[in-house]
Amino acid sequence: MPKPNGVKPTSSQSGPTILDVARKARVSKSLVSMVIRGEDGVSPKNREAVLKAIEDLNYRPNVIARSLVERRTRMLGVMISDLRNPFFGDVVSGIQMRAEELGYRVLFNTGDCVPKLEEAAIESLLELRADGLILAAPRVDDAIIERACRVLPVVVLNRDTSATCSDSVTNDNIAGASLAVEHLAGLGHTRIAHIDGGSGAGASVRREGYLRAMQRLGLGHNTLTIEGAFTEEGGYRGAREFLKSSPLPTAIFAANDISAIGALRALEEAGLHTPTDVSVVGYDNTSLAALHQISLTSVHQFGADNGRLGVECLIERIEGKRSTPRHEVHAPTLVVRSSTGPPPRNLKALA
Amino acid sequence: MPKPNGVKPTSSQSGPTILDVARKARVSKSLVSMVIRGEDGVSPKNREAVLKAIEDLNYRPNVIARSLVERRTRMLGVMISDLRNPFFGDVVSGIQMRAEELGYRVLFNTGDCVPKLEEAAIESLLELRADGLILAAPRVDDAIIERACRVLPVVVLNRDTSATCSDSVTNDNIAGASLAVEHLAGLGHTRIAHIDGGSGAGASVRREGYLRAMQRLGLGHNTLTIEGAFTEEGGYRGAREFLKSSPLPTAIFAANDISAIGALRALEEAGLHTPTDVSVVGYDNTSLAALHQISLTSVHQFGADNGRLGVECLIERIEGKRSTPRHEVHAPTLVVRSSTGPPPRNLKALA
DNA sequence: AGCCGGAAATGGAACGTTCCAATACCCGCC
DNA sequence: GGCGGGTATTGGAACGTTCCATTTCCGGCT
Repeated sequence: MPKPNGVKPTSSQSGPTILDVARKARVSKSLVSMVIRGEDGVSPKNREAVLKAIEDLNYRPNVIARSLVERRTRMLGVMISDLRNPFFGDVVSGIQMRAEELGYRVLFNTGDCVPKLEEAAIESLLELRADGLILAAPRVDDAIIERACRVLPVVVLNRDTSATCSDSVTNDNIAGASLAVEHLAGLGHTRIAHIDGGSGAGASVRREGYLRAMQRLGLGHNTLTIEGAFTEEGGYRGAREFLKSSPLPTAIFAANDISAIGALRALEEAGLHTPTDVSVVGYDNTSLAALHQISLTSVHQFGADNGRLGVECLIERIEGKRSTPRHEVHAPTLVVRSSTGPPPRNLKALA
Repeated sequence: MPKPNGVKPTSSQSGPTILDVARKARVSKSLVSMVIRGEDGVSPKNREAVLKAIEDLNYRPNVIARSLVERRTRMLGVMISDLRNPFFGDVVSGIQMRAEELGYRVLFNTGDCVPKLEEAAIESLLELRADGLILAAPRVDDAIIERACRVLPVVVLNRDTSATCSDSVTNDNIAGASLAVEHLAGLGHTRIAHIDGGSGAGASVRREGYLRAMQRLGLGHNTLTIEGAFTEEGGYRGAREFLKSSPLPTAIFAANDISAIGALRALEEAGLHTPTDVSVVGYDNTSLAALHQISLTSVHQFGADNGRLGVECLIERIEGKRSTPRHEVHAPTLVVRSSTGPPPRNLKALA
């Protein structure tokens, strides 16, 4: 097969390029580029012709090539630790909306809560040359975050990190834990246990908040912290552990909603009723907590707002409007539902 | 400021390049490229040197540049219609794992269930030049899917589409609906209503399956279809509507788990008990259905498996191993829990 | 008619890779 | 000691854009 003489084989495989458009519209590639980017200084006649050619050829700009020369991608990389937790649905929603408004595209990723996989997910986003990184409750080591910071702007959501290089948006976990404990204490509970989030993001701060609140309320001698996880299973196991203690605390503050639900299951299996026998408080106020059948009292944090704010922080950095870290802390609120009530009388007497 | 004479300013802004590595290791860029891609035919000495240089410089290959020349990205674009529905958590999980195994990276996107936004999300993935596209229960028009097919391989998950150009992986919604109806009929129900998924993906087929099963069981005269949606709210509104009918059907087959939960809420508000007064069946068998407090009988479809299979289909196409469409249909199963039971006696007598 | 200035249009270099054809190197053998 | 043949290495072109410096165009003014 003799090769065509000199004529560029007008890219057959992957769509038409800017050159095909230029040829068709009988102008230079530069002019096509100007039209695409909406620059002015193009004569109406030519603009028209280019637009028509683009339409006719079904041309789609190649962002890959564009990114290469612009040395930016206009992409925000987002690593979500847990896609099964509906809380992150809110967060993602907020991120997406705000990014869209500000002219960036968003790409998600997950490591399914496994630190090694999360690390790989982050690495993947770095290789793609995202302009900035949002980490939603990452399980990875601070060192990984620091390393990423050296390459691009990073915002950490919903996790307290000692990494000083990144921005962060969190809710005030100390205050949130206080809300939970104070609510329970206000109902008359004195023995309040905490099933924590194990090594999950934010777990240690909520634990700390719990301990401090108990102390402050003069219940320091009654603290009981049980290891759990931010999963249904974690809450279930934690509650099973809880059931072994004696005298049995009359209330549980769980690390988050999902684990609270796990705890509820364990309690029910043991024949205990909520809130008559044991009160339970969750955290996140996800759609799950609101479900009528569950109706879980929960600490509300503003997922979508966190997402939006995270995007704003990131873009400030990307566009060089700021270079010092920004740490936003939002105040959570308490939503009371029917999983909490006064402690049982007999047990109270027993105490 | 006089510009340095001829010496390349060793890229200061965005990280080191392959050239920096080559310079440092005192070899050619081609050789560095070979090492990076793990080709053999490189002397141990040089491989060593290159590896060290990469390490020292903290070099990270630029996939943007690589993609440009390779004319492929090794990326699968995934558009998820609803990140709040835990069912898709499973799907994503399956996609991610299989893609990883096969050497592709995965990028997610969502349009938050809004057709226009989903369209934009898909467009975004196309512009990024993903090698293939997975659409999970997309809400967009078939025409959009057809258009995408002309550019790259597409797999549609969990939605019946008339687009013939794409592959698809679905569960057999007809069979699933049958399972639900037969289960209820087997318990003695004769008046079984269906709260459907409105215009959502797969809704019409499940409706069809419901109607056919009712017919087949000789209950054709008792069908009642109510418009709903694949959301908690949709199920709630549907059930409110349902409550107006008389005589009241004794069972509801809801379009999916979330809407079933909404329906449960409406029923409970109306003072009806499940399953004593009304039995309810959901679809998807999400983690929600399994929650002890909800314990919803549900049609199980294999989300993670669907995801995995979708990836396989896609990659077959990408790698040119197949060019005819493949349509996989999985048989769903029924998971019986405590939201279903025999119909109430008195109502039965009334019928 | 020639000149000038601004607007419009253009060609070439660059972005950081991969790929390929061409070259350099090395070793043993006649 | 030159030659053959394989292995190792290399430079240049290409990928599809943007950006910039230059060139072309055109109308009005002297």
